[in-house]
Amino acid sequence: MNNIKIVFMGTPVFGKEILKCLVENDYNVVAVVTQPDKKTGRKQIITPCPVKQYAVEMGIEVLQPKRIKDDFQNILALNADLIVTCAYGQLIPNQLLTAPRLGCINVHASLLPKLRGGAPIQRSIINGYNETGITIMEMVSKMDAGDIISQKGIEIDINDTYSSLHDKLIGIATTLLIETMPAIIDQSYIPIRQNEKEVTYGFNISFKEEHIDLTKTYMEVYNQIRGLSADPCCYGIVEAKKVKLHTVRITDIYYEKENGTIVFEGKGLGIIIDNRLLLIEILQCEGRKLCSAIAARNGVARNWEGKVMC
RNA sequence: CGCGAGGUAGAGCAGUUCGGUAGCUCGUCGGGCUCAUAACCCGGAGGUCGGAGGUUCAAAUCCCCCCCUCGCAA
Repeated sequence: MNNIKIVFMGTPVFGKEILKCLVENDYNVVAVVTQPDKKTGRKQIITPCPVKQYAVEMGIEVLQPKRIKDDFQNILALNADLIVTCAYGQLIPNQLLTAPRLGCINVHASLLPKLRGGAPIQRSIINGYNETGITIMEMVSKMDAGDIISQKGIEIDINDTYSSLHDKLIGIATTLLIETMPAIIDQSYIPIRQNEKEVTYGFNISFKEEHIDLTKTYMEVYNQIRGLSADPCCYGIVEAKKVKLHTVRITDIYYEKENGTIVFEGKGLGIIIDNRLLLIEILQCEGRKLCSAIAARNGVARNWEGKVMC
């Protein structure tokens, strides 16, 4: 095992995969810093995040400061040589950033300086990009603004969803991290400054953005839906009930109908945007399970023809 | 005890208000029509109505307890 002491900071599945990658490649992760356990689910069951679950499984020490801004002394005390972060969820104070001998690096899921912020994967699809990627960078006190250490791009397929792209990017990120780690350890990489003129942001998705926006163009709506699938999912309202659009497909079929009109197409369902048919494949109605459009047609959606989603 | 919806055939649902033969669409199987079909026609199979208890001559339906699923909120 490598002797440098690494502290990993992260929270969701993406972070967990990065942590796992370090551990499985024999890096010495001495502790993990993650968000406090939160009440989640219907019964408010307190659930540890994926990073913590994995760390516990591996027997790695876990620290969960509520506000790292005020509560970082015990992290400092670990005397790490390197801090690796990925989707941690809190801004890290300067005292921590400057402490490790080899610095603090971050794994970010975009081609910086594009899409700084908390939801770069979703935003890359919602914005209609045809490529994105992974950036490994030095951390500074400003969010995602540090110098670039390494970067690797990937094409976004027209059928990619948030989920599929997320999984692909994990593969890219772990590969890139392992390639880059040696240069970080012997400090042999050449940092590249981000071009401030090209900075864009990919902030977290707000609740409002999960509602289908029928004022947008056909492709923009399609990008909104796939950029939010499979979680949290884009939704529309039909008969005063929330309907999540889980999987949809673009077509070249045209109808002259009001935006949001639901049509029966084949054995399934479609929705008209800009007079063009967007085929619905998988959806979920409020209080019900995920089901195919064909199944919904037989039951809950049997009277939906001509109804307008809003 | 955060709020709400739901559990009925392989799938999606109706029926529950007001108790009285278990229904619909799809799928499946068999047959027919057709050059052909994912289309159409005819026929069949497939359910201890989430579980336990109670009321009743009679419970999917009413009463009580439990289990599970999902939406919201965090």
